[in-house]
Amino acid sequence: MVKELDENPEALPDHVGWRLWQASRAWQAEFAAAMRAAGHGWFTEARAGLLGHIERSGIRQSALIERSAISKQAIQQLLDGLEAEGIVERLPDPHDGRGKLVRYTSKGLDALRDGDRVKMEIERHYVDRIGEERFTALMGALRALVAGQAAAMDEDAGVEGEVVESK
Amino acid sequence: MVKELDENPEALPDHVGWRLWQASRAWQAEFAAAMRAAGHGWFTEARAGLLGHIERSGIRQSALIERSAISKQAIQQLLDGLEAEGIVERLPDPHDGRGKLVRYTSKGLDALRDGDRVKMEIERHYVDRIGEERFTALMGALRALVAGQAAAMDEDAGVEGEVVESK
DNA sequence: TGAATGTCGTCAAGTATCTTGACTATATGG
DNA sequence: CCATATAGTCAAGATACTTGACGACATTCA
Repeated sequence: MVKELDENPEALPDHVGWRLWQASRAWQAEFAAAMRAAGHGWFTEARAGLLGHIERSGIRQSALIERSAISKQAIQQLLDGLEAEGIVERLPDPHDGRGKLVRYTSKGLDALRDGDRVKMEIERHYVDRIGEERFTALMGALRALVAGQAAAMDEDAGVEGEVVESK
Repeated sequence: MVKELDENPEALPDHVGWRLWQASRAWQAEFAAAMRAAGHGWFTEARAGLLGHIERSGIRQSALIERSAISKQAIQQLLDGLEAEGIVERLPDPHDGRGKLVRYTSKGLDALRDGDRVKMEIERHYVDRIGEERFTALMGALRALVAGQAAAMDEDAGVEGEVVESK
């Protein structure tokens, strides 16, 4: 579909960022399509991004805010939606009258299980496509990259300033 | 590779999709921040995604539509914005009274040059972080993956149906 | 103790990025 | 010339964000 990019001498992008973007978009489209096909019509990319930060045991909303890269108001709106869909519920934090705990409902946990299944299926397809060795190398490189980025961000904190999105 | 989920139900996700998403988001954030820091305040992620499909020699708007994964109306709106910012201009296609050619302005070409510079800087940081060998492996795996996906999509076309976003 | 200050979550309003549907103008192939 | 397809636009609405303002509770410290 984007194969013209390689044939074309006009120098369309071929660099890490572009490739990562393409691969990520493709994964998300495949995953979301499979989830919706599995009956989870509420599933969207933005919600998936948030759910990825919510442990099965639940989490405090404020912790979720620290962990995610988006504003607390955006998180709240996403949670409102997920709550309305019956995927999560919010309970008062017994240890802090201000706080709230975000927890999966049984419907939410069902969706997570389906998500795990779909993930493994997609991963298997990926291994089939590019081979086990290459897949392992890909995962290793991605892990190292993300870890390195986190470290670089910690170093930069307060040094460079606003280059990194700060909460 | 999704093993933690099975071993430890508490674990947060660690699978290809998640890693690709994280890496892609990080790249985009870094790139956009650098571009804005370089004086290109109009630069956004969505616009970047579109510019990535526009050759330096220009392109017909209809070709851009085929190439991108979003609706023609969305493309038009993005082009409206880019045109208002003075990054691209739209000229009538001399060979087709209906068509329009999208071309970079000199301001747009300047931005592309800055973009190339930023891209190379980021790439250099990546190589520093994870090593040349791993970086090469990463690029190879990503290329193979995207190529494989395009092939799989071509095969599926008309068979599976709506799993892949069509136009 | 109680007053200043900070944290947690919410409400409100606005923006960017997409969608679908309806339409006009031009091209093309009998 | 007419039927139909293609290129682009206009309009309206949904989603996913943003910033700003605010109330409720917690913590600190004089």
